Amino acid sequence: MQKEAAPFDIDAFSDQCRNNGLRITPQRTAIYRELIRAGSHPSADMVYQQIRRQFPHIAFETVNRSLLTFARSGMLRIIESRSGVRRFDPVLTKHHHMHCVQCGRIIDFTHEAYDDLKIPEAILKKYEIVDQHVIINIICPVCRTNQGG
Amino acid sequence: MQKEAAPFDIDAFSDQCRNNGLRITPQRTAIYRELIRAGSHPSADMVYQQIRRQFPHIAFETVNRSLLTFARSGMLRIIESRSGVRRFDPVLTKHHHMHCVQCGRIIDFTHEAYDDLKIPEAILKKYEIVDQHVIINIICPVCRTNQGG
DNA sequence: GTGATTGCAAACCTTTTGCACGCCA
DNA sequence: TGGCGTGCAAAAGGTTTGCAATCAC
Repeated sequence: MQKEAAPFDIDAFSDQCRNNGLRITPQRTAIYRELIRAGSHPSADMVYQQIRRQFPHIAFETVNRSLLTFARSGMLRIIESRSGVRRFDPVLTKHHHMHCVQCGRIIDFTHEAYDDLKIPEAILKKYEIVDQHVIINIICPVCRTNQGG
Repeated sequence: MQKEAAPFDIDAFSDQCRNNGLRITPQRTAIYRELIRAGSHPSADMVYQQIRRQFPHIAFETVNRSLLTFARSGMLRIIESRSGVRRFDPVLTKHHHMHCVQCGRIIDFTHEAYDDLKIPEAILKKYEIVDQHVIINIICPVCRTNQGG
């Protein structure tokens, strides 16, 4: 049920870099390895703090830039705030969200079939549930038009 | 399907404030009204930019502080980054997330029943779908222990 | 060799904090 | 009147950018 972090695969990493036209540097290798090792969706700073233990002269900017580069190449995903700002939602009744991956727009929707999804037993046993909802990543009509899709 | 923003209800707002021991000020009223009006999960800055048109001497800090106060009282929810930092996820295979609402930890899990939830027709017609996943908000065992739950 | 990448410094943007004044209850 | 809430100023926290030196290819 709960995922184990996949081991770091240097060959797969190298291939991904090559496929995306990215140079393979010791820094990038260390950054990606640490991201895999952490297995906890770290922030750029968390990755940086770990790496500098073995790589004391690495710069934070390198870590941050590399992570963004990986994201742009589809080698990882950004979760929790693509833009880095908090957003506020006054709707307290049960609903779900669409996120436009281009412009960041967040659109509410209701759908009863999503409201009471059965939560896996293994999770119920181990965690205290607060609530649950569905996120659908989309490209909204405005963005689709703008990019001539 | 898609939700219309509920109209601003001054009485309901006043009640909520009183129930939470919050004073009702013109600023707070304007902030909450704008949040409802926007209907698009604005950031603190977006709310501020709108309000200052009619309320030119309001301070950004007031807007931000009020929104956080409302959130603490359960009058609204924070979405997209509770902490304001980006997090990176190297797992590209289908999975879902648990978010601990106390410490911000994000835990992966897989659950086939969640992988291909049927997306509502109305959404399929109107939006280009990128992908979709389930978020379960939890209190993790560490936090539950720490608060003597 | 050449252009991408790094590290430094500084800028930038958003959010938070300290404090005195003012206003709501 | 008492104390919460506001606005100002400044700090803090996180991210981004410009540039020269360096390194991967």
